[in-house]
Amino acid sequence: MGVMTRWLEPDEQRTWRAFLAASRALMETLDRELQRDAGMPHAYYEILVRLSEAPDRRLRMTDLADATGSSRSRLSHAAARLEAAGWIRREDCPTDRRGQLAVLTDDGFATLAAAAPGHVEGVRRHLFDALSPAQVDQLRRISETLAAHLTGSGPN
Amino acid sequence: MGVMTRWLEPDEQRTWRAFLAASRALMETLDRELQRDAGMPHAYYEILVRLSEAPDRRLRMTDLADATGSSRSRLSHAAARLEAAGWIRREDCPTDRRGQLAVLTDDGFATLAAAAPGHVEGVRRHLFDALSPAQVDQLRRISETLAAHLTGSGPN
DNA sequence: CCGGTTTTGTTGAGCGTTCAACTAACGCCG
DNA sequence: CGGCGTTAGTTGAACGCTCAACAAAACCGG
Repeated sequence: MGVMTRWLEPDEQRTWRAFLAASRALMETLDRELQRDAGMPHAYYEILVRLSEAPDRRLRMTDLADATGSSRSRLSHAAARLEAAGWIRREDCPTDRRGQLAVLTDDGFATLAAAAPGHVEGVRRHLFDALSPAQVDQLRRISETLAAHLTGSGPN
Repeated sequence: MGVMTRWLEPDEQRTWRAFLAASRALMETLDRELQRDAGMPHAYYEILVRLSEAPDRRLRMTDLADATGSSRSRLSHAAARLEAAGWIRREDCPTDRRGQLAVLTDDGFATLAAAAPGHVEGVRRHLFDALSPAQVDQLRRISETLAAHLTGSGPN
């Protein structure tokens, strides 16, 4: 702790600030588009996506939290909103009386299906169209490395 | 609009999800560390950093908003909090009677100086230590490309 | 100089997230 | 089986952000 701080090198500094600016701008843009076109934030969209991919369109709350990289609390609040919107419903888990299943409703599925094309197009326009195939590959490796590194030391 | 949606290719899908997971985990980790060690969110830390780098440690609200990639409203709310904490103070702009200058106080500078080493170490640990020098370079190019692409079409 | 338009910054309501505290059920060791 | 630590999920308060509405000053064309 008494050791001199090792500051960022100029190119690291530049990388870090560029990354901050880019990821913030990207997420804000997509979030705004989704809010405008589908009336939901990106986080809620992701919840619906994961449910739609699950067998029987249902998942345990904890599994859904893990899949979306969210805390239990966050998911619980989100589920309340999504249920109020009629996009999901909750069921008791048959094998664990503590458990809850989040189930995607037909309404939720329809909403998701309506929102998906526009959102995918946004991802394409704002992310993939700007990058070369090689860069997409680089970004994938970098992201997978980072994700593995981060979930190794400080998850929830 | 009647055109078939062009869905993401499998490798694009994988890239997108990895990027989401990684950037979310990274930002949440750093945010949590900063909140724990310095009592402020990352967004506020960035504001103090930009002020500390400015001549006379002062900036017009709009310039500060641009520098931190924030909306005017967000910065205005943030400035209120930062002022209440005693880390910045506001002054009237001498050349434009609409304008406000955000000025970093000595207290704010000291708080920043105390927080910086820990935060830099976090950035190093969670980001740069996981990547090769080549990947850092790739990430810089990708981020700069994306940032330029995004501020070309849909800024604030 | 006058009128409309633009820019600057603030405000309040509503929403989503965090954090800590809490209840209830599970599971395991003895 | 009985008790205890663990896990599942919820809750409420505090906080930060967005959005839309707004006031005030600056700018600009005629």
